[in-house]
Amino acid sequence: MTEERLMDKIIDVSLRRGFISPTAEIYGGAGGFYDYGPLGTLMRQKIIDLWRQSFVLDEDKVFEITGSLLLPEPVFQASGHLDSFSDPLVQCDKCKSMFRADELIEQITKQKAEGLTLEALDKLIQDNSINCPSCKGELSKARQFNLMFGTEIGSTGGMKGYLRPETAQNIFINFKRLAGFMRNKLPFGIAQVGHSFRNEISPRNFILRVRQFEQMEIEMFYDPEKENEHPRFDEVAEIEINLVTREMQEKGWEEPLRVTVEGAIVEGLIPNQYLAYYLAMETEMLKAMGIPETEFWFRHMQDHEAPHYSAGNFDLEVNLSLGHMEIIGNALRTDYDLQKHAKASNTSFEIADEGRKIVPHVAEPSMGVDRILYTILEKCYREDDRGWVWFQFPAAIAPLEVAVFPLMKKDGLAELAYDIHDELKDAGYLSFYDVSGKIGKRYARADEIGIPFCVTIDYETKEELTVTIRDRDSMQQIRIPIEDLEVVLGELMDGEAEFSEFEDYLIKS
RNA sequence: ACGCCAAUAGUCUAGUGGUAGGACUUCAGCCUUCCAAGCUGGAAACCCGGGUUCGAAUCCCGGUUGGCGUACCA
Repeated sequence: MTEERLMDKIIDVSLRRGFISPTAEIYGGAGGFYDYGPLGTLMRQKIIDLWRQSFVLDEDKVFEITGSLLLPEPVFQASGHLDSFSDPLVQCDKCKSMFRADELIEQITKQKAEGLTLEALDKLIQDNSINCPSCKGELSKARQFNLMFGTEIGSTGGMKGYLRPETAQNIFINFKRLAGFMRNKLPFGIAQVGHSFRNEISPRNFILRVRQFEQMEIEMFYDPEKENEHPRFDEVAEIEINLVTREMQEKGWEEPLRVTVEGAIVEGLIPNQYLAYYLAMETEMLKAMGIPETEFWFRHMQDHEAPHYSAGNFDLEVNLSLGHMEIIGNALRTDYDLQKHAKASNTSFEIADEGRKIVPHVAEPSMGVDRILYTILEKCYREDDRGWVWFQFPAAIAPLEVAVFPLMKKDGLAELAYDIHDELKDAGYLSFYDVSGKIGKRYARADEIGIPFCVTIDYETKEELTVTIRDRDSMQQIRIPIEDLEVVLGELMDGEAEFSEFEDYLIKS
């Protein structure tokens, strides 16, 4: 790699080839917001499809819902977001450092200050003559920093609302109806894909730290007394994952621990099967998306790092060019949210089972679509000696799957190629037709956006009804009858067949 | 949020107080029987606002966006 940062190269391709661009660019942009272009959108869709297939559709008792992005204030009062998302800050007039007002007071006066009003905090700062801890300068008045986007609902503005800072709350507040739909029988899971919003103080690093992001999330509700009776755990028990335990972090670690999820439970490294199940599933999913297993691990977060609702978090961290990045959070939310909402709304969230009344516990795998997409871009980015840039996307997440080219424009080849392209589209392939420029240039253009296969129509196509398929990764070509094209492409894409298995059809150059 | 630095076609860049040149890309055409490199022609830019000036893309101020550092990151 050259001096230029990998992220800059990814941004360059993203802008040029229609993956991602800043929102409201012609008006100077808006920090922390990005729009997805044609290829970015196709790719997002495929990422979501892949997740949906294995985490929702393949499961027996997981269903997906679509919740409102804007929710009324009481939801976040109950969930704790209003408090934990809204920190009182003071700033030093001299050195401009920012401090949490309540923590500063607690440190210096040793008295509890959490949850006090701004006025009370100001008074305590004044009464105790608290100055800036780093330069002794005067401190400003405390200001409320709320990471949620708030608004007024209705023309008279009688009701406060917030854009959701996580998708999960829609599921908890619908719990009673959802449980009814699931016939009040545990376990069951509710999935959701959609946007969440956080008014980050300082958005940074392209699409990695943004104010609007998309989550793919499941709340898996289970009986805490049966936390190791996951109905499908056997299917994943032997899958190996990379794990970084709390103990390893204290001692300092270099290589993650390699364990089967079953072994991790036996040794008490992961709290239960419901959480462990998802760690295994996520490992498999990321591998299918072209992210090598050596590049990510699950880190058991220390107690003080975990979110306010979590009794234990296993973050999936990936090794990116700019350092480690959390792209998936796996939280053990216990019954925290249901209890909070039950109390605040005066609703019962108990489920009767075998004579017991249970408030279910929750295991939550929560994934950032944008961060996963960026990780794929980095991990699939290739650059060869000649400076060519291309993406080695697995077919499963490639924004376009096949490109169809006539070798030449003339002699009817263009028309013939277009017909084949049209048929591939009818057959459900994401096919792209390109006629302009020399054939080599078209291959290069297709490679750059990671199209795995190119079909070329030449004179033999006319005479013998055959076409060539070019493999992006090896640049090799096979020649097969047109009538086999759809089937062969399908096998290559599903991974049922490797390109090298078609040795008999290889074109020797 | 604060500090420092930056902002020129789609992308990467050159450049000057007198409104811009290149490369790649892209488009039309020619050429071309398989891996970006031939020929002709075309399109396309000085982040926004204010100030200084006869004149500002250039100098100054403010904003926006981005990078780095610090802080923040449920």
